[in-house]
Amino acid sequence: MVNALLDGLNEPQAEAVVHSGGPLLIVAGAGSGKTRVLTHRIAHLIGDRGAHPGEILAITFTNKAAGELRERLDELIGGRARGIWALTFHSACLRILRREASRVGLKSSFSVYDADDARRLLGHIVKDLHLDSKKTTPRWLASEISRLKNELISVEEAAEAANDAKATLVADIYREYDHRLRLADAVDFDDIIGLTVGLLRDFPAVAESWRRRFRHVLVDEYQDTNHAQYVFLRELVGTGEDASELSVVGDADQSIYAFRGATIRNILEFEKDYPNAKTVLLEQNYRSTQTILDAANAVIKLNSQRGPEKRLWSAQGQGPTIQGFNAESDGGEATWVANRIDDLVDDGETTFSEVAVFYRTNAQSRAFEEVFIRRGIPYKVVGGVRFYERKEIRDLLAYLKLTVNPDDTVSAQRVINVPKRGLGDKAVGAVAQYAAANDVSFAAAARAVDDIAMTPRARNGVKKFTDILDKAAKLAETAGPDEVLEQVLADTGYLEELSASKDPRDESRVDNIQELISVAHEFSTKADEDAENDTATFLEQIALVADSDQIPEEQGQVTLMTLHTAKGLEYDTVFLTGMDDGMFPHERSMGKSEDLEEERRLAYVGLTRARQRLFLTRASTRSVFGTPQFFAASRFLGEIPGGLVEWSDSTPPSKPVKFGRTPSFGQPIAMKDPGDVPVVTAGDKVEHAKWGEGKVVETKGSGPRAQARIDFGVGDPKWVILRLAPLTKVDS
DNA sequence: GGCTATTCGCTTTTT
DNA sequence: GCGAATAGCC
Repeated sequence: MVNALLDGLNEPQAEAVVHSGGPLLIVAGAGSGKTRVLTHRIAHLIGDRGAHPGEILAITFTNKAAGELRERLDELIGGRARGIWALTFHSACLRILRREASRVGLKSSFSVYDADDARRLLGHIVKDLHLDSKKTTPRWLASEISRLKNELISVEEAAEAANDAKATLVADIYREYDHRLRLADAVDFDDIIGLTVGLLRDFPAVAESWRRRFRHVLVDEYQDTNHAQYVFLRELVGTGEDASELSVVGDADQSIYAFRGATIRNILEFEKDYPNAKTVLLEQNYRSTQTILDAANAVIKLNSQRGPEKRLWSAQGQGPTIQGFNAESDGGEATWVANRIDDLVDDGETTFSEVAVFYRTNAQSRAFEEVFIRRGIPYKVVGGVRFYERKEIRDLLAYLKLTVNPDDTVSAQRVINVPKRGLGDKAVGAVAQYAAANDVSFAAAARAVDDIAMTPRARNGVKKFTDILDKAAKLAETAGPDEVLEQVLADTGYLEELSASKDPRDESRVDNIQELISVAHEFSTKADEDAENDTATFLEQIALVADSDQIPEEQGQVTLMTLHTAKGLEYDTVFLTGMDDGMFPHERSMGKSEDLEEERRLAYVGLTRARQRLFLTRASTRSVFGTPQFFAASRFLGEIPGGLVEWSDSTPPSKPVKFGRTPSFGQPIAMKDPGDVPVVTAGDKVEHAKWGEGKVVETKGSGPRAQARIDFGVGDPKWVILRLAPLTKVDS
């Protein structure tokens, strides 16, 4: 077949595009052109194999990736791209759920609770059950319940499996939490996937009809799928004769979301799950120089959990040597980075928008921001405190949510006294109690305030609140979210309260509200042919936005973000900062080898974002929670072959840095406490005076409290306190 | 019930 | 070194 779609594709890419029949696994190394393959494959399905656009479902993780896919499809095949569902897991499942809501006990107007709503609801439960909110924090409960839901473990199964006090408590709260979610006609993030799976499983006819509809399912970043998403795909695609064609693209080496339930297993075992699967390896990298790839390959090579062997290579030549810098402090690190950026831009080597600064945690952005502001370097921080997480925005969105779903209890409790209406714990408690006693939602109870004992003043306040809600709900039937917002602002006096406030932060809050209104206005007036511009759709769109959806495009600014947010992006010049043990790898991930491997994948992701120039920086001292702490060089630095990096140092003679040998790094213990304590890390060989030679399995604690679990080959591995045990490290 | 002053605990990463 | 939560006072 002579086909323009295959022009400029390399052999495996073309193979992936035209593969037909069984399931397809595309193992796509970093920068190997996987989006190209995905879009060309879809174009091929439509153009050459006669697939109807409506039969195609393409799934990504972020809205941004989905948008990019749509855009590139539009360039490739024009208007025909319209009918394709190119969506995130969450938005695709939400669409399905909305259509079939009644089958899973929801109204089609159900609300989506985000992480903050979920935590609030759990907070209410903890309070009502008189639990200690310091010991059983909503945050912890949320992550436990999320874990259960990601594993598709039902309330009943959780209760049955609970064999200790902790698990029983979690199961009890899980039950109550789900009960209250349903009472509020709400679902959380995990439910979006989980309930869809339940729907497909419990209603074979429904599953069948969706399966008939989507004859082709394509999944991006397959290595980041969790169990629920994996089952969703299985149920949707089916297995028998009438199974749809499933193609997944991914790279086990870029799996960095285990903490939210992603399991690398799904990609590693794809061929087991789908025995007739075809696997294609994309190994040619079109993004980076060979130097950068050599560094990345050397690091990731040390992981044991990996996919099929692949070796990334580039046709772009060696390129410049990687530059490293040892700073004395985090401020010094930021200053050096600022200097390099200034130099590069002054010399015309690059522009601000082609430069990115990556770090492990959001808190690290501060040092860079301070220096960049002083230097006048334009920058944009992606992530951190997000717009939609600001208090004033969430308050207003709560009102908006209540117009769509009056049973939304979390939102009602959030704003019943915002702005102040003379309602305190007592009045709110009385309403909540009435709601619980009568098994109705909070807002329904508030409407029955005449039946609830409270002071006339409080009763008035509650009535004022419900009046505002009723009026807003009425307006929402005919008007867009912008008008509803304006009316709520007028009726509540929210802005007046802010202007009267002495808190200087409240000034920017007014600006944020303006910003929200203009977002809503833009949404309302966007004369989309889809015409779905009601408040419910607006809220849904907002609920599913992520950090990565807000990356500036060509604005002449340096981009600052965490390594997680950086996945999928590329820049000419990349600064990988905070390369210190404890920062990166993060202290909490240095104990277990699986966690350390995930950190290493994160390093791999970071390194492979750079096209031309890569900088690695670290600081011996940095301020953590406001107090200075010492750090040793990141073990990952030692894993990069010495010849690839050229180091400079703010204090050259005192601290010579040698590379290429692991033992000089990998010190999970802060340098401030040297003593004679052996410094070990998972994987090290050690000699114990009594037990003989052993291998470190994991470590915990630091300084004098540092411990290591060591496998001596007999019995279970033993925990030893490093400060006390007669232990020496053996060079391997 | 609301305001203020202190304490605490926090930082992994997020759809 | 900050923001949220709490206690203690008006």
